Amino acid sequence: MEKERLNTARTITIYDIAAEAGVSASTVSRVLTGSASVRKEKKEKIQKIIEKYNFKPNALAKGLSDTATKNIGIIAADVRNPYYSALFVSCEIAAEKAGYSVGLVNSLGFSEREKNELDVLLQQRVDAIIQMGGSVDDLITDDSYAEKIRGICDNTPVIVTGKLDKTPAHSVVIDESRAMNLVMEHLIGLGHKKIALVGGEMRVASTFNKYKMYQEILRKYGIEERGEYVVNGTYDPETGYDATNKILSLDDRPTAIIAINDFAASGALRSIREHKLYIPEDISVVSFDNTYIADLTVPKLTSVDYDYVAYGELLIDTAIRAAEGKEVEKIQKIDPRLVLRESSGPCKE
Amino acid sequence: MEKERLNTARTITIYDIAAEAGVSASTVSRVLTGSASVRKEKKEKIQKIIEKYNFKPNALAKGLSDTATKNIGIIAADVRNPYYSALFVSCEIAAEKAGYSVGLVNSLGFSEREKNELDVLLQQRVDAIIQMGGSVDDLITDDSYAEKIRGICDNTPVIVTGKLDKTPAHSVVIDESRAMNLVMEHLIGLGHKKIALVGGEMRVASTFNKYKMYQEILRKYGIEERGEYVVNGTYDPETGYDATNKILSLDDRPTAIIAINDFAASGALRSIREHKLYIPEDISVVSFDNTYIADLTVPKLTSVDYDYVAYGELLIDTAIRAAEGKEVEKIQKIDPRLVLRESSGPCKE
DNA sequence: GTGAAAGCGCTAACAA
DNA sequence: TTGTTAGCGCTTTCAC
Repeated sequence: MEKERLNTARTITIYDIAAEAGVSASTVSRVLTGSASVRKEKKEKIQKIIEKYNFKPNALAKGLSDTATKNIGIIAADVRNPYYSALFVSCEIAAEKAGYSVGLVNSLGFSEREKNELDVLLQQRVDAIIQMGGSVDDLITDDSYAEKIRGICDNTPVIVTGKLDKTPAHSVVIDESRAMNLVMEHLIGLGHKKIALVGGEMRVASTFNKYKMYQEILRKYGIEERGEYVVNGTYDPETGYDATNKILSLDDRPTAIIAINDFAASGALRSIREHKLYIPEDISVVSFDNTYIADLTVPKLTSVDYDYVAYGELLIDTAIRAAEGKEVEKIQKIDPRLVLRESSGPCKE
Repeated sequence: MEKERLNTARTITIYDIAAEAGVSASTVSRVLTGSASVRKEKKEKIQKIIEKYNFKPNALAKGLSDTATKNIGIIAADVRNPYYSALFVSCEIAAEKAGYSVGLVNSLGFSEREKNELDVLLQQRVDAIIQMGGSVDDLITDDSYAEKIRGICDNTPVIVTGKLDKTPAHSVVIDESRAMNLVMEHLIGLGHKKIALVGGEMRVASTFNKYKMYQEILRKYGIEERGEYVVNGTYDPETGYDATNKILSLDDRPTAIIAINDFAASGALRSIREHKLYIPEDISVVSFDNTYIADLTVPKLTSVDYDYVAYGELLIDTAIRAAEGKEVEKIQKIDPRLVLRESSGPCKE
């Protein structure tokens, strides 16, 4: 069956270039890849013709014959979350610098999507897969997921921003304990003792690890943990709002609230405002992720930053080195740092 | 009588499946694509083997031999902007439904990147390109860009969320005039007459069109336009903050502020708060885009929504139809609608 | 330094 | 219905 071509312009190939230059396709390929030396005059002639037609070699054919596609697949939980979009963009920039390109798919919280997307990326023969969030966030790794990843790792390296037990996947994670440590030391240094924790689910490793450190620091300073000061939920403004409402209805209110991320913090801000309390005079708020949200709320949020640029670079660097068969550490950690803004201040009590 | 083979390292191909099923590769291809009928028993046997090995055909080889890759390239200005991420995700979902997959790259405000990314997508042989923001936002189309697009359209359809003069690109745009119309009628209906406009650049078509409608509505109601009520800038919170500061320093303050987007609105909110004014009692704020930011500020923002799901679907539908050589309208418009929240109220003056 | 030829994994035209 | 045979556009031995 004749496939109807909507265009007349034939795509030009390496053979067209070769013909016009009076050389073989192999020679053109050589100047394209720089894989072998070509006599200077021929090389220049070929380059001129390539330029003239603005010829771009077909990446599909290249990937087929070559072993590498110079493509890295990224599965993000949801790029609409500024945490992921920031990370993705810095990955994109880092990859570009290294001569790679990235592709993005979103798992959107469905593990079925996630597995399916792994297959799609595999079909596209990406050189490595980076998974940001999703199943790799689980405190307890899902068995069927681990199984799937194990099968993939034989051929394609997988880098995750979390952990994947019993798999050869490489891990580049934020040091969550350190992150919480920074926050707690900051608040306690400001004189706070009644500190609440808002949002997040304990089945998520990063949240669980933060909670562990929260407890540890409380113990360190001899502060008793109060169950009613820890209100879990999800990671959105609603959770922050509802949880904070609950906490502020307590007789003995906390003087500081730690929100699991900037979204939850924005909800906390709303609740606090509605209770006619002032930030940070009456109550301090600190959160994690330091997305642009932290900079746009009133007041601006003190938040834990991860240096997204360095994070993205490390992710891509790890992916490329693994793809090229180099030695790569199994686990690498990102060091967080606290960005002070307007939402945290001395305890007045 | 199945030979158990462990294919850990080697990727399995259509030939392996064929060999094991005792048929030719073409037959396997036929059941894979459904392009021709295959005897039921053979078909089932083949499917069983495919299942067994969890075989996934190489998309590169497929794209190379086929005319279509079932891949749509998307160039976004910056996916960190929730406007683009929302649009991208709904494109992704719509594409998936139609059996296509999407790839995302960010131009990040550099027209060089933009052109380069077009080349990369072309090399990847995407079936269509959707460009969201960037050069296609320009009121006056850049010549060299138009030239480039013209060259591309011969082979690959281009869909833009803006306009591209003198090119065969298809356009799916928000009806900006209508958007501003909704906002102005809303405010005037609430009794506002002193209405300011904050943020945005006039070289951007969407901003310019909004401004034109702003003027038109003022005229319609016999309200004189005041130059000092229109403060341009960019599209970020800083601009909204600075511009609002300027406006609130005026002797005759406006009773309503229209921000060019939710980011700028968040800056306006901060400025207003610092001036100890109340929203919406003292001053109303309305913005465009209805991103999640509108829902997380205090107060929540009245903002113009574009139905991102429908927008994404229309974009993808247009791309696919164009890719398949079907007839497609040159320009299609997205109808905006106003989402009322807490930031707008009756004029008290 | 260069070309011929084989092949990457798949689809499709043509026979049978 | 099915197999054979050409490619798709590029890279890469292997000779020369």
